[in-house]
Amino acid sequence: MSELPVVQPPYRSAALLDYLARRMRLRTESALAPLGLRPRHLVALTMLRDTDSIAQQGLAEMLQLDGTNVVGLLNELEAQQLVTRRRSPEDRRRHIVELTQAGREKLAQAEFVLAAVEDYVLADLSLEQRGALFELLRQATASQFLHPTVECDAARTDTVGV
Amino acid sequence: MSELPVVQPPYRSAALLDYLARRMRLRTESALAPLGLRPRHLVALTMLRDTDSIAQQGLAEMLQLDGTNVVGLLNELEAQQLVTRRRSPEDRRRHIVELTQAGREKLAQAEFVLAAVEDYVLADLSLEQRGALFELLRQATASQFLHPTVECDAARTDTVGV
DNA sequence: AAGATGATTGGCACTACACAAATGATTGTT
DNA sequence: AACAATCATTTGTGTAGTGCCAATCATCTT
Repeated sequence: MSELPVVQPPYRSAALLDYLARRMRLRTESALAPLGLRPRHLVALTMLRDTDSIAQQGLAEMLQLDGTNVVGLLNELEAQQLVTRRRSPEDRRRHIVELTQAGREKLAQAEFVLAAVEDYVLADLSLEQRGALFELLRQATASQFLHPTVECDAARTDTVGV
Repeated sequence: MSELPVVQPPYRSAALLDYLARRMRLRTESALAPLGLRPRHLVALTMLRDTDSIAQQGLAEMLQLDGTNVVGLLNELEAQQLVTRRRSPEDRRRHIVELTQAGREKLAQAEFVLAAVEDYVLADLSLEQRGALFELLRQATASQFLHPTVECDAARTDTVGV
């Protein structure tokens, strides 16, 4: 199973991913607005659910977002009591970010609402296919949750020193 | 095989899609810059390759983009001779947009360059899985190519005739 | 002829960002 | 203890991507 015959025709997912994500985001925005959330909030909450607790910096790397913007994002989430920031016991400069119970519930609520959106945007996929897509997305992003710092060549060489 | 045990837990792809697309877009931007392209251009070119010819308005709907912005986007592409605008014979108000040969080549070139980016962003997926992902994305977006006018609520029934 | 439609241009507004600089709290080092 | 580095925060600046509105010209429909 390691023959890999190379399937290199028009085989690039980048544009399609961009396209589909945009379609999804457009619908998602309006569906989420009543909950006081925007897509970025949903992403952050999702990340936070999948990582028990994480330093604010780690979150920034995971989200590939500038540190200062993470502050603003968390301010918004904290204002709604969806996350908490507490000082790290080991290094009191750090803030450990965690999902609150309310945050968990809000996220579940948001996901419930999004079912309709996904049904619409992914209408051309069967249930099984949507499951497969979800699984692929989950797997493709899983390692970013665990060690977001894995940078490489094409990477920009900031924040390299740990 | 039609039992469908319903897997409805945290089963929403929207956030992951958003997240992965962002990761991809960040890398894509710098990889595409040397070619004088930005992600939006790539999406448009990809759409155009998959639709032999399309009215400018259809393109706007396909891209879910405001009409005036499509104009600007096409201006940029046309300035690089990647697409052509020609008057529709049936309705000379309309512009038919088509990929040029140069456009086709540029797109192929872009996709070649993007291989490295996808290898990086999708590093956690096997080749087979990337193929599966591509196929799912393609299928999920296919109908938008053919009849972008399919709106759920307000369905406008123009541009149907070829 | 009159009104609707497609493309175009220009302008205004807003969001999502990145980036830089300054501050306060804290840590680690010398 | 003094100093440098680090984390979070705030504020300010700049840019890209878009939506939306108004005006214009060409063209189609009635």
